[in-house]
Amino acid sequence: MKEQLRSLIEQALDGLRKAGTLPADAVAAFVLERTKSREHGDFATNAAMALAKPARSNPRALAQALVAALPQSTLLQKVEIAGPGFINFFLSPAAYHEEVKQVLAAGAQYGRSTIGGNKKTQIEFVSANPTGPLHIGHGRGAVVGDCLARVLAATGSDVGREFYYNDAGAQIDNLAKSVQARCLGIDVDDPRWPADGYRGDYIKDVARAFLAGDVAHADGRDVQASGDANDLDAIRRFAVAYLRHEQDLDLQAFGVAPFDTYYLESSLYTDGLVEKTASELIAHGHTFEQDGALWLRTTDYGDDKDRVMRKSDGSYTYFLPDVAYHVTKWKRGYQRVINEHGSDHHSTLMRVKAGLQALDMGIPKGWPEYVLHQMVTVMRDGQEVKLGKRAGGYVTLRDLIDEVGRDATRYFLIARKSDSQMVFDIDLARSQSNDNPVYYIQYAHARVCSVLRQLDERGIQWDRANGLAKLDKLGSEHEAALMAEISRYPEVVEAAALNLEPHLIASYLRELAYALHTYYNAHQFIVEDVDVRDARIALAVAARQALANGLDLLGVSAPEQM
RNA sequence: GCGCCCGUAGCUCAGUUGGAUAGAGUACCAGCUUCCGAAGCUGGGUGUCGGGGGUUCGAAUCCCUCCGGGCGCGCCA
Repeated sequence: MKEQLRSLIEQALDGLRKAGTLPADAVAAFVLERTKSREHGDFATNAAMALAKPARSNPRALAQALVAALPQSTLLQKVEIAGPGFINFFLSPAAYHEEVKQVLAAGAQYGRSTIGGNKKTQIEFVSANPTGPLHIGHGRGAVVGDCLARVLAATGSDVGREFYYNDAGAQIDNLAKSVQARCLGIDVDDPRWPADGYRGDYIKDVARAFLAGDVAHADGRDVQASGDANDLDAIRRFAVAYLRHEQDLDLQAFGVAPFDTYYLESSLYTDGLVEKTASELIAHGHTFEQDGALWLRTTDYGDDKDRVMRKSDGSYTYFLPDVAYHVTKWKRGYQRVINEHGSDHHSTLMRVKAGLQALDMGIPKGWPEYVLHQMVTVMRDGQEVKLGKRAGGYVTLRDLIDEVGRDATRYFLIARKSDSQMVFDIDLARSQSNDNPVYYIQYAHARVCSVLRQLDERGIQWDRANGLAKLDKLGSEHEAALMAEISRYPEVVEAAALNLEPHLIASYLRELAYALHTYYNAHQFIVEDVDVRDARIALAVAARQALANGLDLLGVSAPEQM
């Protein structure tokens, strides 16, 4: 709908250029947007204001010329010039009727597009190290990444979802030692307890399973526990697989797993990619030695100080494998990479990018892209629930899903812009009342389903074709508002994709649900007049379709009854 | 101290990349069901857009500065 209108404006501008009203080289980016109030029509553009300067004309005069040059179209009912030179477009009812027809024709495809150009895109997210259960912060990252993947796929990108984890470093050593200590019956307050050990109770579960000789399954591999508490290496392998499996169970319960690929940091070493990356950085002359360590001159790329890449003991700092890892992404052919991380990792962004630039491989400066999410504060009974991963005893993602449900957890975590801190109110999320937006939206969907069930019970047939042919019977404000709301859906999906902001869909759905509830309350759908009845149901079903498609992009269910 | 993010109604948050009179939800008050599900609907008021400068036809949005909050600042990951 918006695209058709934009095309009309472009045609008018072409006409003005040919007529000499506009210089041939006058190309200004203009905005075509939904209006805030109905008085200003459905859409408005600032084209005349944006082009006034190059045209050496005043905005209102140019607006008049532009309006006069608009091609005839059944889309438009009225065009007005307002304020300093806005052009307001009032769409015809027929334009909205056409949109409703398209919704029903497209079904689950409605709102999908090809603007992504089939670009090979990777989204890396969650990427939690297997040292414990996932917490709510991982949950936020999981939904944001998952919804981004869904939205980008729906807008024509070729999306791969990847989970990267460290299965070999110092943290994993601590994990293995912690499990070993538990195997030996050492408690956290025992002086023999490892210094940076993981104190959470889940470590006991791992130890118990290891001693029992269980098999842990993760990422396509089975790891058999030897049961030998003295074999730290065996404990390490088992603990990693065990905790990865636990995370997978959590992610499955959250509707996020499985990922397309799981990438292990250890493979970067065994495949020699870390060494190779180091030697190439040296060969390109961006390194220097000092104090027995090898440094990368990241200050050449905007960092505030240079960074050690190989420590004086010969081992590498974490960021070198990170660079090597991103080289694999580049070599795997991803034209676009989006990394979703917690904002506490933002300091790594510049280092990784500096490392990639220093390799002189022709990687664009803006590659990879990052989406960061801020902290989540959890509230229960008006009090903050403190998180603390290393101490154990924190609110896990699993606890949250078990308590408030998958749908509400996902919706709450995706409804806010990811770069602002948010408060997760457990009491609100689990309340089954009109306070809770996720129920409000799902109820709108269920209500339409309920109407269709009611038709069935009364033995009434809905003639879809007749309904679509009789949409002009729907002239009320409620109906116009609902049609307008439905027609925004493709624009919202596109904006979410372009800005990497899936929360836009969450707010949109609430507004769409509002339009439907309002309509439902003001009008009876199942009426005697067959034409009106068929048309109203066609509109309701179109609304249901937009609700269902939007909920699907959020990974939230669209129930037929509550 | 330096870097990144944030500051919008009592509270939780939007604000379509610089547009028109800054919006929702919630809370509070008053109403609405012989009718397809009341998990709903209809009214009622709320702002120094943290403060101050600047850029321009026009700023919550961009720049500078100050205040306040979060995160990061290791030869940890």
